[in-house]
Amino acid sequence: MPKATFFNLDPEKREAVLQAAWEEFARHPFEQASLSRIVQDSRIAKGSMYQYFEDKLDLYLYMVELAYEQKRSYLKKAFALKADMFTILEEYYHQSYLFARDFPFMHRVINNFWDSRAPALEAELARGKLSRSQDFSGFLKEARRKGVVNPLLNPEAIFFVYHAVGRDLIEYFGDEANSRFVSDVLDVLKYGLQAREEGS
Amino acid sequence: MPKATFFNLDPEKREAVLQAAWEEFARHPFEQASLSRIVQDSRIAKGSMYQYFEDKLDLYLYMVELAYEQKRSYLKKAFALKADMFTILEEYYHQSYLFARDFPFMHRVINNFWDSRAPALEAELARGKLSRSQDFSGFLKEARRKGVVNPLLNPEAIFFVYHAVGRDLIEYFGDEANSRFVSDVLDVLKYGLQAREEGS
DNA sequence: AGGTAATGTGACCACCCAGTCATAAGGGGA
DNA sequence: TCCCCTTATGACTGGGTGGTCACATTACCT
Repeated sequence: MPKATFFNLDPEKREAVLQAAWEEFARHPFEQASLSRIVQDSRIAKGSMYQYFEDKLDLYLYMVELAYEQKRSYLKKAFALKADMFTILEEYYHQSYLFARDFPFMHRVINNFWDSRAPALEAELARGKLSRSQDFSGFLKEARRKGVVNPLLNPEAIFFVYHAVGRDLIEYFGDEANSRFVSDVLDVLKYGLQAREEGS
Repeated sequence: MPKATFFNLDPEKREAVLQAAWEEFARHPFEQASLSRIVQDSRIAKGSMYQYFEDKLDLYLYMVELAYEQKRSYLKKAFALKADMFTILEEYYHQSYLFARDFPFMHRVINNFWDSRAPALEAELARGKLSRSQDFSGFLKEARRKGVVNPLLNPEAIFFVYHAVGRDLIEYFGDEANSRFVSDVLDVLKYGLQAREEGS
């Protein structure tokens, strides 16, 4: 958490710090990101930074939190939908796409965060992963109960697949992915690969 | 490529260097790996390292190459199979699992390599990705021709899904994954999620 | 204007890094 | 023993890092 001083700051200055930090943490994972560079880019004295934040980690976690706050405001539109699992998932990734399009820096910061291996972040990452897996589990259980999902499949394997695909889908937004492609990918998961007599 | 001196080395010494390098590159991505640590751990003078290798990158790429050589000797067993696509894929991931079990350090080095973002590795990574995508493309086209794979699905989306899932499957070997789990995951891809009247 | 508390500052510290180089040591062959 | 070539060595260079601190500056209240 930033110190009170940071919030008392002249908004223009605060924005400059944030902007420099977005660029740095978007370009580099936590360990390789450089406070010195952020300080240089935002034309602020090194010492000032330590008036605003405890240390590099404090700043970083704050940025991640800001980014997630913004992203959640997109994602909630998907969860608000009263529809079947596949539709909700499609909207979920669609909203992720819109977020990445509108806030590319935040998007990259979040991606870097998820595949960070810094020991300082281990605890934070584990918490996030667990929470996500539980969310999806509840979601999936509901869908199975309703008979929307093939009950013969191992739920953990389903989560694994969605996690992996969702991760890459989000990682490569802006590259090859677009809305149409997201649908196609989800179709692969929905219908499966194996050819069938009666198409659906 | 190592310099000739490296191959003239007393095998015990050479092994010590390699062992220290495996541990370092397994624990840290290229940029964060420290030559100084490797040199310390292998009880060799800093200068000696530069008698054996051009620089840090030279050593690193050599290690990745060694690891891949070993891994290929496992994977080729899958490609030698005369069976349908799903069976071959299952064997492919099974062999990946065995490799990770037998050579955990190499396995982690390869994983770190794939999600490295170091500019020095960009070219090498792009080459590898392209080659893999072409391999899979040919593979998939063949399967479609034989009617094993649902022709309504977007081939690029199929590749995307397999790439993502395969990547994570390999990344987490040793954690949650085992042979049974690999099958379950592949079943999810094969049969798809959506419930059907007649099970298969 | 005076005084006090909050902020700003950049030189500086200790540490780590990849890579270099002058010098020393070793290993045949003559 | 001498020579020469290959190999070993670790102090050193130049540069980067996160973080500190004594001091300067500003802002606000009386």
